[in-house]
Amino acid sequence: MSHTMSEVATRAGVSKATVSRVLNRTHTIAPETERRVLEVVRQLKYHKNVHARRLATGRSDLFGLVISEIINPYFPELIRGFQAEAWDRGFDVLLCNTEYNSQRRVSVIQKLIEGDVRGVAIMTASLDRSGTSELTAAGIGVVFCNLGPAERLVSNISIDYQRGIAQAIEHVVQLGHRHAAVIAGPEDNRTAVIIKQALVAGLNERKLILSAVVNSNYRVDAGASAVRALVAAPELPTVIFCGNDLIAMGAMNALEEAGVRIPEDVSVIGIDDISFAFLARPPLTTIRVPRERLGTIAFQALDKMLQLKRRKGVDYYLETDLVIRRSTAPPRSRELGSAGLLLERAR
Amino acid sequence: MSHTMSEVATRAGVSKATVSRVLNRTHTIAPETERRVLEVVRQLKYHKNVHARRLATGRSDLFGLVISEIINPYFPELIRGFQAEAWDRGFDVLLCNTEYNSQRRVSVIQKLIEGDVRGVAIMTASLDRSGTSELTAAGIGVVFCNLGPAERLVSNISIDYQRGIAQAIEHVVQLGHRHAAVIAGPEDNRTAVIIKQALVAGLNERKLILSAVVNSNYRVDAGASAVRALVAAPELPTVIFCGNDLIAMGAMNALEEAGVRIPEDVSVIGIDDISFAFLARPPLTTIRVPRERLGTIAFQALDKMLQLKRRKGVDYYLETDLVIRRSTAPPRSRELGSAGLLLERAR
DNA sequence: GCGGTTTCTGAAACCGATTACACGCATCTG
DNA sequence: CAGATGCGTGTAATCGGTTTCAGAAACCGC
Repeated sequence: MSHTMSEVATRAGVSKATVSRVLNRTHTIAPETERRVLEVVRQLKYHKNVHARRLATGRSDLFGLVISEIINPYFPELIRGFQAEAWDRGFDVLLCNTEYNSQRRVSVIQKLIEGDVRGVAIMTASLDRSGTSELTAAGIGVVFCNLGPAERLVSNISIDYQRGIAQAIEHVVQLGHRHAAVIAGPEDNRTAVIIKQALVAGLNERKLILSAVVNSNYRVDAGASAVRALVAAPELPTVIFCGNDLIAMGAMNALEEAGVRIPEDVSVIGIDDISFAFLARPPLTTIRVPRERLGTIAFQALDKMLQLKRRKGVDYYLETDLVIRRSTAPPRSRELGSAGLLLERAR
Repeated sequence: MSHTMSEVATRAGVSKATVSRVLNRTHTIAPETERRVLEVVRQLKYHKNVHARRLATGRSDLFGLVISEIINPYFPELIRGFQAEAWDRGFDVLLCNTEYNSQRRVSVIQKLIEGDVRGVAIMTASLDRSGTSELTAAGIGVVFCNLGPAERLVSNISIDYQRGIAQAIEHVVQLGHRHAAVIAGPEDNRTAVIIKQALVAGLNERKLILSAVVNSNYRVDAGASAVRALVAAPELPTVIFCGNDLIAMGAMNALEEAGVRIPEDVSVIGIDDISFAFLARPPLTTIRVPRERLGTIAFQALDKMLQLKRRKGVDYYLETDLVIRRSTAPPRSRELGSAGLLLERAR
């Protein structure tokens, strides 16, 4: 179907080598020759066979992006950032879902190695680092998100939740809240653990009463069931910090079901600022993490690392900020003087 | 870094050819030989170079999936379905965003041709069919969504919106609505056009008063601004049909801002049933389109078509169904006897 | 015990590019 | 003007597999 380089060569009356050189601008070429070759290329609609090229050069123009699950609204923007950056530089990306399954993760990484990718961004945030050594052993660069310091051939991007969390806590303190609860993410998730610690520490520092700290997973229904437990307890907090926006939305649903009003009775704060956070009713106050930027930085990290002679990993940092919307407000208890009263209302 | 087949061959005391045969199970092999080869393969952690393989066999194990924009919540599930299906059969997928940009679309398709993919699913729903002929000319299978009948090497998956729309209209008629409005998708989108026509026809048939039919684009803000125009008009419809869920959510926002209550004052119906539809306040009544299934069918269509001797495209059909949630209810006018009164309330 | 299969294996061509090396020719240089 | 330099190009090896073809060995039935 498609033509080969030799065809172009004979048609243009030159050798394969010359054609290759013209196409790759890898050597000086007589203008006239170049013109002739390009003319033939255009006529034949020739384009080179990437497989042959990859085989000959020994390197592919592929990068891998490993995520947990594309349906998780955390990822699309990240993917976008990564892909856009890769394409701009002429690279392709192989997107891989682990589906939260470590077995699958292993096979995905295996596949990427076989696919001879140049670098891999592992954005699952799971504590699992398996596969890393195989990757680096094969000379493939790796970049993680929130997973320990950089090493040889592995970079790390740390999302600094501290700032956003500090802002959020300041925000609720200003509003006058005294009773808080935390619904954190799963314990096998490094990011979730970091967030939980920061939240608890910050809340204690400001002397808020922490009526509950529960672990959940990053899904809507988990937020809902966590809240149902909270509502059943004698005293309801006036503000609930959620490990991500999905949990927050589940929490808001469950609160509404229980007849608790947001933000009048209880304020809710999420993390991530997924695209639907502002569409929630009420629009969700949340700590924004720059996900698209995370994607672009991840690619840049790989690209830069692989260009270095001494391929050393680098540490990157990303900041977070509070986005105030309408799911937070002064607690009712301030007006009515009692959390007990609030609870009554809520029933 | 990684070993070659010849290394394995010499280590196992056989020829390259034999190793290849063992690995591909492409020929009968003496059990003893096979054991020896596999042993060496395991020892060396050998895995074959895909580029060499692709070059030699002349075919890749890649498929392309072209979408508009990964951030659009319509797509993640579709991608998931497609990818899962591809992986199950040992294929990889190259995901490509066109970013709603026809120039970009062209270059993406060009890239896929160069990448030597076996087949491409173009799920952008744009009316644009450019690139198709280049694809089929290169022997690459194509599958579209809602874009005319199948041809040689191009299949088509039609989503039958009729059924879902009929159910939706029946639903609002049952509820007693008489005044409707339609906020449709963009006019250069085949699907949007089909939906609008079906909606208008169905509504007319049931003799509802169509106070407005506007074209919009598939974004939240578009839904909002369309509604603002509607609210400014003297008579507010009692039910608004939206071209997709994003529009619907934007519409609900704008309605709320205008002090119109949903569903008491106005009912809203979306299309797609994106994952956030049920998290909207109130949860959105919508016409579900089976997007994950669309993805799997798209892949199966390609796979099947490419296995055929006579590579003929096939037409597939997917049904839609109404999902009733809480954004629809009987119109207030039924109780109060007048749409005018309703409007007053809304101010 | 012999021709005819069948089973297993190896040698070598081939896929379509890249690239090291060599060579011819024009241009400098002293 | 001899020798050095540099430019433009072709030849051929190479990347790491797959596959055709053919040959050796084992097996078969009569």
